[in-house]
Amino acid sequence: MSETGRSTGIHIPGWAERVADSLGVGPHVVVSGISVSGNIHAGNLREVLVAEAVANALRQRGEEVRFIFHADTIDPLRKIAPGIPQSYEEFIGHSLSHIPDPEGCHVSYAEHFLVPFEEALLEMGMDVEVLRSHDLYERGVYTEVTRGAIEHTERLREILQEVTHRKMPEHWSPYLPRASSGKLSGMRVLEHLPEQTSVVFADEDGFEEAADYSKGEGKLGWRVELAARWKALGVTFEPFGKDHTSRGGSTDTADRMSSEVFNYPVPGRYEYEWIGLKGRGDMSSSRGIVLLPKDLLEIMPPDAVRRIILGRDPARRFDIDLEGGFPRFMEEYRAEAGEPYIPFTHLVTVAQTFGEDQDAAAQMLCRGGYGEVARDTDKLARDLHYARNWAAEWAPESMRLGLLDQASSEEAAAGLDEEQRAYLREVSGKLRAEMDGEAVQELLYSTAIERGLKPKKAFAAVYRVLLGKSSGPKAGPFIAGLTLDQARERLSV
RNA sequence: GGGCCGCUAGCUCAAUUGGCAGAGCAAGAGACUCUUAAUCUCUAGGUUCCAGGUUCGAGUCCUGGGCGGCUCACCA
Repeated sequence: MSETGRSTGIHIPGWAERVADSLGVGPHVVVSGISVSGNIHAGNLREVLVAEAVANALRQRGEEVRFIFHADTIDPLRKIAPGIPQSYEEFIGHSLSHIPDPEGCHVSYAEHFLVPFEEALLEMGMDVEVLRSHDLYERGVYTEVTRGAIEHTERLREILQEVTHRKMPEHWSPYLPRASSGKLSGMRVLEHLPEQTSVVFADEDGFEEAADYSKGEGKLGWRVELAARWKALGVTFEPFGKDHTSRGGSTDTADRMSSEVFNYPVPGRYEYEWIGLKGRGDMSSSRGIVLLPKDLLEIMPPDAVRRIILGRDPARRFDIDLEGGFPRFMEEYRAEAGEPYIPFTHLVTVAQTFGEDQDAAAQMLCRGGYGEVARDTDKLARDLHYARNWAAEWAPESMRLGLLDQASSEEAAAGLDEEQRAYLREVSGKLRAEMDGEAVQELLYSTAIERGLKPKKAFAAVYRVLLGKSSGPKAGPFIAGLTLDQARERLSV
């Protein structure tokens, strides 16, 4: 198999191949456009990944493909998102690219939310061009389509009214000039001066101002802009969330504007469904349920992110399970790669037992029979990192481990019966530093049998004083991983 | 009302271009002198929502219907 892409072994899902097949010959421009009015979450990532998969399918077919992530940075702020200071009300109607970062760490509100997402795309090795709409306007990329739109104001208005069955205001204009106050909305366009690429308009107080649309001093209204963008960038494919594609929705109007006004063929389309987050509900910025791409990259490699976000079919809704079902997902992902791997649940135990001490973790893995896999230290470091983060953030209580401190351990010991305490004391006395996991396991088991103590009860005692729980990871290797002092202190009850 | 999606084993879901309906978990039986979301072996489990149609052959394609989920005028 020879791959055309830069990364080897790109897997093209069947749905992406079918979409690509329907697109005809290139060159192709694949676009994913997303608002930066708030956190760009894993649901938004689904759109980008749909576009990426189609772009890859086209590339594999030998097409020339430009893959664009279009950030709507010039869009006006519409409402105060949770976590944003109330004082930002004064910026409602202003471009996101012209509003200060609420946390002061980036050059604008737009960048504050865009940059982390952009970094995640980079980390995923995505071959994508990130464009900012305010920059496109300023560079004049939209000058021609803006002129065309203003010239066809009446036709555009008719389309909007026909499709949405809504009456557009008397002085409606496809172009929203920015007033000196910074506001985009509420202006009345009075005159178009095509040779100066500008419009004269009345601002909110009735004063006359002018805006040069070749310099980003305003923008097209959303529905018009969508169609205009197709033309300006030569878009041949764009995925849409289902909220855009219903009757009377933005794609309905844009389709007609594109073919009837801009004289541009409607790009190919794929309608994708939303993803939920199991255990936490649907993703929603306003309810504070936000899963960021970076959160995913903390617990799994980029290709696993692609797999979990796209699902089997992006046209289908499903809930991401990062809790109880996640280990299974990781196993399937690893198994599919065809390489030997360490079961994720085991990694989780090892990672929690040894923290940052990778050598100790590697030793434990060797004893467990995973020496071969553990030899690749870079890969192991990443895997342990993923497992540790997952355990801390998502793992069910039953899989979380933490060695009790001495005081809590004594407290736990007080709850055991005399039989169990005597057992622990005996084990403690027989523990030796040189014992490996198997030897400790044998010691734990045989001591229990000799004393006539049921293994289940014996092991429960061990877990109680070590972890404060009645069960845990395989006890022998776990204890062997501790220092002799740590183990003895807690077993001497 | 419009649109999209779904309906397959108790549950979660698979099933290339139409070609003997499968897997994981759960359940039942057995094994292991040893805790784990244990492991291993075996077993059982089905009118693929319904009714028609096309076909040698339909979970898959066509028509009609039912039920459920989501979405709908700037929230992916």
